Amino acid sequence: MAAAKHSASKRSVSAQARRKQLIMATIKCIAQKGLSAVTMADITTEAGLSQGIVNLHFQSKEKLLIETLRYISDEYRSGLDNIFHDPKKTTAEKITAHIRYDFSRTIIDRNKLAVWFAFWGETKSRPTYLSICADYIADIASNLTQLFAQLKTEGNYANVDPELTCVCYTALADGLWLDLLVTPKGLKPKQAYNVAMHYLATQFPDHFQA
Amino acid sequence: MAAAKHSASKRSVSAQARRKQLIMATIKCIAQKGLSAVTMADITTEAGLSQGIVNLHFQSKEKLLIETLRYISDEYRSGLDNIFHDPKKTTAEKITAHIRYDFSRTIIDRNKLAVWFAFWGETKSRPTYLSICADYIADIASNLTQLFAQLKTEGNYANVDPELTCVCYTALADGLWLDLLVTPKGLKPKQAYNVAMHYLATQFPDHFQA
Amino acid sequence: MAAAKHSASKRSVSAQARRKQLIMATIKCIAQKGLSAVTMADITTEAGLSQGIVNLHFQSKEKLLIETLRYISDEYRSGLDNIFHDPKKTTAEKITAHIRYDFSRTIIDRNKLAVWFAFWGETKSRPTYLSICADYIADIASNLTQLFAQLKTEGNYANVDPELTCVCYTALADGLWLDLLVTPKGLKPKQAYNVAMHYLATQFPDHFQA
Amino acid sequence: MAAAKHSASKRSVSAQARRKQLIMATIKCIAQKGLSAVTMADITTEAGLSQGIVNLHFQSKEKLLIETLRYISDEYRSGLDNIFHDPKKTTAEKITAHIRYDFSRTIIDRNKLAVWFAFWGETKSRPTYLSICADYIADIASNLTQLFAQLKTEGNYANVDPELTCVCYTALADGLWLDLLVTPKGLKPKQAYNVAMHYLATQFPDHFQA
DNA sequence: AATGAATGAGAATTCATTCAT
DNA sequence: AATGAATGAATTCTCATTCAT
Repeated sequence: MAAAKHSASKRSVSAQARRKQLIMATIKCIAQKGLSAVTMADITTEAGLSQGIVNLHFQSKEKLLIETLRYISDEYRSGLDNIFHDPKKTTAEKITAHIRYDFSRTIIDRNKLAVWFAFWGETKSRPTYLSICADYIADIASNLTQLFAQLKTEGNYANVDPELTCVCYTALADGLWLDLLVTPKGLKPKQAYNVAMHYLATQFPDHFQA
Repeated sequence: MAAAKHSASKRSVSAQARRKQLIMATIKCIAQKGLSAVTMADITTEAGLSQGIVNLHFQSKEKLLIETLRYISDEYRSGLDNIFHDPKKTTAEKITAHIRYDFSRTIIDRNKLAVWFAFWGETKSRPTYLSICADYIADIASNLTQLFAQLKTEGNYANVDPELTCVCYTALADGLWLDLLVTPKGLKPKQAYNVAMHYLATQFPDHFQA
Repeated sequence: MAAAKHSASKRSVSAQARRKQLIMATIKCIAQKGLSAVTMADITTEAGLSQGIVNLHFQSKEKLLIETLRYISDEYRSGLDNIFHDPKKTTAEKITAHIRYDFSRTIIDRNKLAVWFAFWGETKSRPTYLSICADYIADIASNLTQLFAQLKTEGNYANVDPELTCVCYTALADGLWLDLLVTPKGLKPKQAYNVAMHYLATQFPDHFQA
Repeated sequence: MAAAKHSASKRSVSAQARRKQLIMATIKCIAQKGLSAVTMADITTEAGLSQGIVNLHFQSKEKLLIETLRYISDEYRSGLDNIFHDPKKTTAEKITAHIRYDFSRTIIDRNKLAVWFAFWGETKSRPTYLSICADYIADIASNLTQLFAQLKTEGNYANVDPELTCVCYTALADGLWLDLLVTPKGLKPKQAYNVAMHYLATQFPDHFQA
């Protein structure tokens, strides 16, 4: 039994699982120490593995950081894709699900938010970070704008500008996430959700309640 | 003679001016290289001064960073204080001035935005950074809420919740700043201002135009 | 069936063949990357085998390097032994064959020359390397001196000092090899051979032509 | 006194002197440990300085090594230049001086020879090393060939081929240096000089004695 | 006998800080 | 007050070696 347990812990893990394990440790460490202070030693210790393991699986620290950002981006995006392509949902339901998702436990996990904003803070000096997210950001904006446009016609909202609403909602969500990260005692997830809903209610009063 | 020569040299600059010179260099360098990559050498080179100068004036790198954050915070805050305490402005005018200020050249200078978000990204791991801003953030929120409350009564906006509006506006501004920082080609300052105004117009339609 | 499959696999190769395969890869890699930069990974990759194989067959990197030097030394020596002990050759023919051999394709293979000089360069700090060659160097010198002494009496060359000629020829050959290694475009094998012959012609003009 | 000594040892040394100090330590360390085993720590310890000093003065280990090779090359070359351009010497005297120089204490210092051959051994894989020496090697060969050509006409040596003699002498000198490096007990400097002279005597018997 | 993921000691390099000038 | 060469702790990365499979 002991042997089996041992072999399970060190050898029989797939390369992909080991990479994920390291990415998880990286997320935790960035949240704890900050992007400018995390060391490889922090990460490997957190993962319970040896010093050299990161270079074995990711070649360099920089590549590990990039893969970590990509992991979080992909995770966020895939959640939204499922919602957008769900044939059972009406337009309004999709929007509601989108917002619910934006303020769900998975997304507003403070460790992940810390990673998000750590990377945003470095974006100006490291365009690579932006390029990782650029595509999905554009995609999500396009999907959301489309949903707003559909709801505009479905609900007869002549004054709504779907693009403006999308930009405004997106910025609002970003700002609320920042609030959730930096003032966890000030703003609760539920409140953040309510704030987002409050804005949507100003645009589509027949479909959403503040 | 020696004194004259002396005063003409670099030594003639006051300690305060030297500190500001270094803070300015720090802002530029954080924007260019990112908080996690700036070195003291970058900063002193940018300032055209010698290696050891930062330790002379700020004791340590960490203290220089803190003073830099404080400098930007104070600068932002003092601009808003002037607006809030301007006896010549009506409530609506103060709000307009506030928003105009939030998206003015001084504030949305990309170097300064980069510094802002660099620090936000480290906030979770370095509460000191947050503590520098906490007071002024609370103050500004309090002022803004008060303005919204006044306008609510002045304008007969029964449904407006001043606190909610303040939280929403603040988050929206944060999110728009992030957009201005990371996608400078996507969102222009003027548009960001319009988005903010669009939100205020939903709350106070008689006073603001989308 | 399993046995057949087995024998067809990599395991069917004898340990000795595996060792030679690794030594060949080592020669190639030292030539390509330099003794100070070759890694075990380079060598095993070049050999198309797995990481751990060297330690299995040679215990350590150092031992592989020593065996590689020994391989090249033995190869060189055995060629000369054949010539020296060839009963069909006259003294002069043996000397000619020796020189021809010294500048033949087998010996002046640039990969092998690179290995030779890589080891010579480390000799002062690693006397082991020297000790591997010391015996055969002494043997060859002894044989060559003997040949020169025989030719001196056979040809009536009163002024020739066989030992001096041997030292001079040996140094000359070393120097020409170095030239062939470092300036392959400057000195061609045929020219190097001519230079060596030119020297021998000064000592034994009746037997060798410049 | 102690203070003066201290300041002299650490601060008042010029950058150039510090670089030379490090190069000298590098020569000693390469000789002692071999090019493939020297570490920066060996070098800085040998120089009695701190870890970071090499990167301060040479940026990287590789550059230090290159500068070390260049130092030895320049040193050798400048000695020969002086001889070649000495107006007081006849052609034969210049050649004699050249050879005397080639086997003088300065040149056949075993530490420096070890460095020479350490680099030659890496030449195939690092063309940079060769490029550092290429120019001066060509220059020296050109000078020496010219001297041999002059002596040929001065002394009426119809059969001498100056270029061939130059190639042969140069290779011989290289080979003798290698001997001096690897078998210090076998070949003495004086003997090596004699061997070189022996060869020249075969070409210019009226001017040189074996 | 062979593999290759994992290890961890050791190397080069970086950089905040110090201090003689 | 200012300089900048020097320091040395800390960090990333390398790579020979091990060992479960």
